[in-house]
Amino acid sequence: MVRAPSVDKNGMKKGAWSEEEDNKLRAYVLRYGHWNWRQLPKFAGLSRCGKSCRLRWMNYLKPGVRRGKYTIEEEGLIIKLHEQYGNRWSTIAAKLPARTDNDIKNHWHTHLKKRYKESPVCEGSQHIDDADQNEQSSAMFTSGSSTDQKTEVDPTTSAADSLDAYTDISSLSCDSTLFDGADWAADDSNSSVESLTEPLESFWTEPFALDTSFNNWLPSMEEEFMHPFSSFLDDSFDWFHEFNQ
DNA sequence: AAACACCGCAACCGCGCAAAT
DNA sequence: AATTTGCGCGGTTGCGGTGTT
Repeated sequence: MVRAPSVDKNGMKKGAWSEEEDNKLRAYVLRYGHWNWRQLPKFAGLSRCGKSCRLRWMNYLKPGVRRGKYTIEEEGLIIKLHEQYGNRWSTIAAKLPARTDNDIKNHWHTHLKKRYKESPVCEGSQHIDDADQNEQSSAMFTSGSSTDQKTEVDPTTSAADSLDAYTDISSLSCDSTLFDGADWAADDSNSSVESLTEPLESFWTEPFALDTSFNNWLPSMEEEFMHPFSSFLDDSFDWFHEFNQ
């Protein structure tokens, strides 16, 4: 399901990421942050372009990224937000806890678009395949259609607003180890938006502590990393020497 | 069991924008 | 003001998995 690994003309690796590459990237970003995506792979010991690293981090490795089955609430929200924003996936993703724009875009094209074409109005509540899904939760998205939004409280907005408390997950970036160890994909079948509150609440209420769980494999890798700032100094120094020769 | 078609999703590509120089 | 650089976004592709014949 992934592209076969290959090497481009610049010697940059392409295609599927190996576990080792994932570990290197994750360890590096958690340690130093993504201060410069273009330079990062060089310092992290990766033969990848910065763009590829960024994508991998954003869509797969970043703590808190949730993948797998979508809940009925999420699907309803995506449809409503798509009505509102069109193909602005990053905007839509900002309203969905822990979902990435790429993931939402894929889900739209592979699942929701087809259903939506069949019945655009109130689609979110009526055409979800899982018949045993909670009716109450789906009702959340049935009260409004594209035609009555002007006269009533916009259900999209209210639903979205209710989720605003969670939406900054995507901006937590590398400095958060909030979700480490949480297996988001594992319990997707029963998960709901509400279930997402717990780790976030603890994030805001508990004192920040650096997760050291990565240290199990960090020490050996640490040797492979170059500290970004010391390396800057080195680079500058090299440049200084070259310039003066 | 084999061949074929379709699906799902990770990853790539190109473009536009904003900040830096 | 013009150019360069880096980032983020949205569209698209490629390929393994799954279903169908």
